[in-house]
Amino acid sequence: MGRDTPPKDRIVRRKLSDEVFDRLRRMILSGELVAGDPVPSERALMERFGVGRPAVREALQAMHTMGLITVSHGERSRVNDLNPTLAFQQVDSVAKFLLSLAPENLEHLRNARTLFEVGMVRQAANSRTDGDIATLRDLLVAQRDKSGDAAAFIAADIAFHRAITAIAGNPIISAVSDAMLKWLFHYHTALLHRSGQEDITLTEHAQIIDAIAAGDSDAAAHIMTVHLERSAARYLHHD
Amino acid sequence: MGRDTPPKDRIVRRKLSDEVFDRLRRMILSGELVAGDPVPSERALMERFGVGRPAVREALQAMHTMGLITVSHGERSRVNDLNPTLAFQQVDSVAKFLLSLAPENLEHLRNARTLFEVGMVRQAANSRTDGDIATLRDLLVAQRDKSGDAAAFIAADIAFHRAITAIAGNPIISAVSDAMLKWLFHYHTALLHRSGQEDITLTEHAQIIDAIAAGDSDAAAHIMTVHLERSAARYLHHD
DNA sequence: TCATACCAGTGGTCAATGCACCTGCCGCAT
DNA sequence: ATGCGGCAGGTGCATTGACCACTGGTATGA
Repeated sequence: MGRDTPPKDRIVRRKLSDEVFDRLRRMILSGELVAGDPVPSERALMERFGVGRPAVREALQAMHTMGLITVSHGERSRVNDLNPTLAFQQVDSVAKFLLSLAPENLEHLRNARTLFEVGMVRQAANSRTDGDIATLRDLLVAQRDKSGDAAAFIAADIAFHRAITAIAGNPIISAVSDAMLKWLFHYHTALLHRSGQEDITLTEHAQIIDAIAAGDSDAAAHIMTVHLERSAARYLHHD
Repeated sequence: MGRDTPPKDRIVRRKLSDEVFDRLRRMILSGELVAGDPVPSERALMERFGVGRPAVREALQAMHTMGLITVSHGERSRVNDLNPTLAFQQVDSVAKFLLSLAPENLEHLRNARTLFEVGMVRQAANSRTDGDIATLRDLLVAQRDKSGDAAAFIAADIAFHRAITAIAGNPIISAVSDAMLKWLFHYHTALLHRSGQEDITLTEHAQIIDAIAAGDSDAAAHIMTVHLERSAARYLHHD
């Protein structure tokens, strides 16, 4: 085969919208545009950069789908406040997509979440304060009150796990954990916590709190593992 | 301040491109379009859905920035093969953006990675096979050979950590771990592994392998923690 | 037979035009 | 003076039509 040149350094014709996108990105990075600021109008940018409207539009749309700005009809687009949670929200749609397309990843996701959660509970056991423990106990009581209402019970359950994650005070970890939990529940909300399981859940939660309070990370990790593996069985009923 | 009340159930006028996007998504979900398949041309879709070309274009662009399809000038767009790694690549730009904008998140990211890695090494200690151990030892030897070449040494280092992560056989966890490592190194490649540190690194790696081989998850976790915290000091030199 | 030139198809870009939506100003009625 | 309603301007959304740039295959010529 007479391949002439394996073009390694071929010149790539940069799309105009990419260039515009870069400019906008730099405007945010440099502080010219701060969170909450209105982005110049499409027509203004078009004139400023000397490009057509489509180029500007596509750049703005790209920033939008990346979650960097919010665009709403009739008013100027605004720069979003970038935080880890928002960054992971961006993966959200593609993650759901992936799970729908390749359901075997659901089990992997569940394992990943378990790994995360167990790691978190270990850290929580090492760094918890009296205030953290009090918060967890309050949440446990709140969840107990919701025993009758499945939806509220699950919400309280999530709140409990989030509280544990929050003890580490690491927004990135919290964001990852939240995102995973969200994807998991997106597929199985209706199946969790059948009647009769609530008591077990509450008991395990109580044990987890005790272990954290005692600073016993190994015990906390063990109980958490059991807790999550038990509820894992519920997920599998779906198939 | 006249804080406006956000209307809860307001009617949202659905953008045409969103509708088109949904249709395309469904086409992939339903199997009408499989990975590698060419997407119908913009003009064809425009006719098929009875909308203008910009609507189709924006939908395709959105799928592109989400990493669902690849578009290249002059030829038909193609559906990408969706996998966890690709999904996280999508966050990539946003993540770097976030780290540039809020450098305090770098420490959080490092902590998150440590949490992950420690969890992984625990799991590796529990589920490792003889083959896994052999692979790790091979990688250690390979890394030792690269002691002189900083870049190659780091590459071997990464390969070593990836191999540990891979023992769990969970593509999602591997993807997350890879992504985190990538972001970390994006900011600090040049700083790692000054002369004199290589021996320590290699020793620690060897200890980690031993702990994994022995199935001692606690020891493995401990060494890994020490290992990562030690290299953490290197990151801080940056500021 | 092989290489070149061409061509049809496709994405990229622009311009012009009108519509839909939001905001804020202005005037009218209270 | 105050409050409300409507109007107008700015903005993003969408269409149409045209042209350019790039790719891949085909037809043509050496």
